Formats: sequence, structure tokens, C-alpha cells
Amino acid sequence: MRGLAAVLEGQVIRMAELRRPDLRWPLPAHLAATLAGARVEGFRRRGKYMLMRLEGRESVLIHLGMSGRMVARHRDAPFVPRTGPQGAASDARGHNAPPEAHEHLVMETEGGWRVGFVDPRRFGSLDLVPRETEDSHKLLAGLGPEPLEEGFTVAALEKALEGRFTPIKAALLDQKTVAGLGNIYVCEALFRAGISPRRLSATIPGARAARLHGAIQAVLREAIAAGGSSLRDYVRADGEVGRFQDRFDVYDREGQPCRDCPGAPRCPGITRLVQSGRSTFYCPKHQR
DNA sequence: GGCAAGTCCTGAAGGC
DNA sequence: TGCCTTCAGGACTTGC
Repeated sequence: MRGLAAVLEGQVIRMAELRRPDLRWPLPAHLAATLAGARVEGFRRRGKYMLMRLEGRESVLIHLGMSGRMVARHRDAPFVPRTGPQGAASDARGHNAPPEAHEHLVMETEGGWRVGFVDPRRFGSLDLVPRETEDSHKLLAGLGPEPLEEGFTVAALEKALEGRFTPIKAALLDQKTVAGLGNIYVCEALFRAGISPRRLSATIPGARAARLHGAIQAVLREAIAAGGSSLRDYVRADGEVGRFQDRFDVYDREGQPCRDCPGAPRCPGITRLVQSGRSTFYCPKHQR
């Protein structure tokens, strides 16, 4: 969102083109018409959703799903191909760059920026929502507290987990508990807190909840500072890759030594298990 | 063929 | 028996 804001804030969208009628859900028929001619007033974020506010018009609600990204290029920028993580082409800047595959929405601004919404798996979504009812949109209404804002306290976390007999891993992935945590950051936060992903949520309150609260905030702050995590697809709006994946303690490190107890007796190293159909990475010795 | 960064929907299970 | 809540798993799609 910060990358997009740097490019689009204050810009007037000269034209918008929608290249398919649906992503995860059908797209609003008047989306392109609403964007065309609008001035971008600013951005806000709620959980994993971005809201692009248009002056005097509806806001655009954006979710990137699993594989989505926004790609911004300026017409004066030269074409500079880069190689991203695992060999993926991370970006090509400039209007003369080769067209992106799976670019479902394209916007061009009067200031020369071209911004595309690219999403191969189409798990992302776009919608229009009136400014005054943004937070009551059906996708935002049930979200839990923002993990880096005042409302997210140890007490709030304890209350959200109270009486829940589901593994803490699943509870944290539930956006009603805390908004904005995904699989990577839940795995990393549980490792830092020394809490097993299998532990039932109802057994977390007390010192464990305090450790978990601190770990969630620390992981998110570090990840944001590092520009996010780039595995296969993801790049920032400016085409750069995030760097937080270089600091993973557990995610995608199955079979590697635990950084907290390297070489310790009975430590099997980072272990992968499947919970609710999602991969979980953890250290069975360090996380209890 | 299996797996992947997300989340809605459905059905099962259990409590009241 | 019926309603409600909670939870797990399936489904969606494309690329590696």
C-alpha cells in the first residue's frame, strides 16, 4: 500500500481498463468508469485489504489474495528486467516493457504512471464501497483489531482466544481474531513466542498471551521494514522484492536446524505439519 | 501430482 | 427435535 500511495496519491486516473468480468467474485460493472477521471485522494488499509480513496467517489477495495500484486511503471522509466526470488522475473519497468500476464486491471494517470493489478490465481478481489460505509462492507465488518494499533492489547488477545478449543495456529489465521496475519507471520510469531501451533487457544492466556502479543507485533514490524516477504510471485509496487524471507526462523525451513536450540538433544529441527489444510512450520522442542 | 502467501461456504459435531 | 455456535475441510486457479 505504501508503494502504491507513493505513486498514485494526488494523481488523476486518465483511463482504466478492466480485462475480465471477475476475479474471486464478479467485479462491479462500473469499476472502470468510476476510476476514469477520478483523483486519488489517498489510501488506507484494514487487515489485508487496501482502500484506495477517490475524491468525491466510491473507494476501491483491493485484496491481493495469494498471488496478487500491484505493478507500477512510469512512462519515462527505462525497461530494466530484474530477477526475483527463485528465478521469477520480478518486474520490468517502463511503458515499453513486455506486457504482464494476468494483468486484470490497468490504470494510467495523467502524470504518466501505469498501474496494473496482476493476479495469476485470481484469488484476489476488487470492489467499490461508499466512503461513509467502508467499515461496514461485508468483507471488513467482521475483522478483528489491527495488530499494530491501540485496540490490540494482551487483554484483547486473551479475550479473543477465551474458550476456543481450536489450535492457536488456526485461531490466529482467523481474521476475526486479529486482522492481517497470514500463514507466514503466524508461523514466525508462534516460534518467537515459543508456543506450539497445536496448543489449544483456550490455554494461551497469561504469560503465553503476553509473549504471543509481543511476537506478533515484532514480526509484523520487522516484515514491514523489510518490504514484506517475496517467495515465488510477490513483488512490491516498484518491482523490488521484499527481504523478510531471508530472516524466517521456521517458515519453509523444514528439516533445517532450529535457531533457538541448534544441536540440542531431542531437537528434531524445523518440522512441517498440516493444520486445517495449511502447512505449519515449527520446532517441537522449542515450541510448547 | 502435489503444493502454494487467502477466505468463503458447507456440513458435521456438540451444547443448550 | 431444533436452533445456534464452532470447527475442519473443500473449493476456487495457475504456476512451479
